[in-house]
Amino acid sequence: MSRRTVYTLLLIICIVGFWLFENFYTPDTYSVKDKSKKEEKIDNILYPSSTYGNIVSHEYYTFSYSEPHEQAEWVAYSLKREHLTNDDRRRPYFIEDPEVKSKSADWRNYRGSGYDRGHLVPAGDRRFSEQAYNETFYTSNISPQDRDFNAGIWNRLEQQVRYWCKKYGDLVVITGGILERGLEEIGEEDVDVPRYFYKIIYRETADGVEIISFVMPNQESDLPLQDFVVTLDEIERQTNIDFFYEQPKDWQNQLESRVELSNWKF
DNA sequence: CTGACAGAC
DNA sequence: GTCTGTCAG
Repeated sequence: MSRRTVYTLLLIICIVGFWLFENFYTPDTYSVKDKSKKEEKIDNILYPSSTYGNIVSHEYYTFSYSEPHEQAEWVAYSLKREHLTNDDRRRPYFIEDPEVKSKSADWRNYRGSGYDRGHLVPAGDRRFSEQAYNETFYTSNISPQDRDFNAGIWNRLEQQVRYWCKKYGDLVVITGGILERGLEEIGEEDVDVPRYFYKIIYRETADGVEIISFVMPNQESDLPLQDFVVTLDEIERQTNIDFFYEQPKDWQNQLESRVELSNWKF
């Protein structure tokens, strides 16, 4: 074999190798290494209190992990108009969250449990970039949900949120299961199955701030979404989480005790 | 959109 | 164990 042939073969091997690496290698993390690029971070003032002192930020969402329940007690993210894309993406696998020091639950806890691996930050809200999409597949972002609930009324609520974002503009969304004592548990790691899920949507208007919040049982329902609207005070009572706790007390008192349906078109 | 699952490797 | 194609609400 001539020298020239050998070099040509080596070059081809390198190109093919790189191509295989690019297309088939999946890392054990979906995060970027460069933490200085967290441009999507929400104003700290909007984060809820953390019951377990374990707050983690990814590039496109932040959450508080509850080790005893093996899931997040809340996740928070900002949803902007430019996020509302329908980019076609390949579903990755659920993996443990490397940022959760105590290790987030393995996805196998859910296998054969009868419950869905239900996203808290919806994958459908994060289609604008591959990393944003993949980040929602950490097991720190899922909770056991009834199949018909997840694909049904919970899915309809998530679509309603996207509609509001399109109509009103940027939103902040906070969501999670209501974590209590004595819940049903699944898998070897005893992942708790919430009986209720909540969702809080915040937006700024010319006059100030509007908030709408929901609590729904972990089961399918034919009722309209409006039937599940509650005050934020009610969610705080049920979760023992203080949402918007860094805001002034009179700000909280004014916004958290009322329901203003007229400002949210269904 | 929301997912599970069987079967191939 | 990991991945693809197929199927269902």
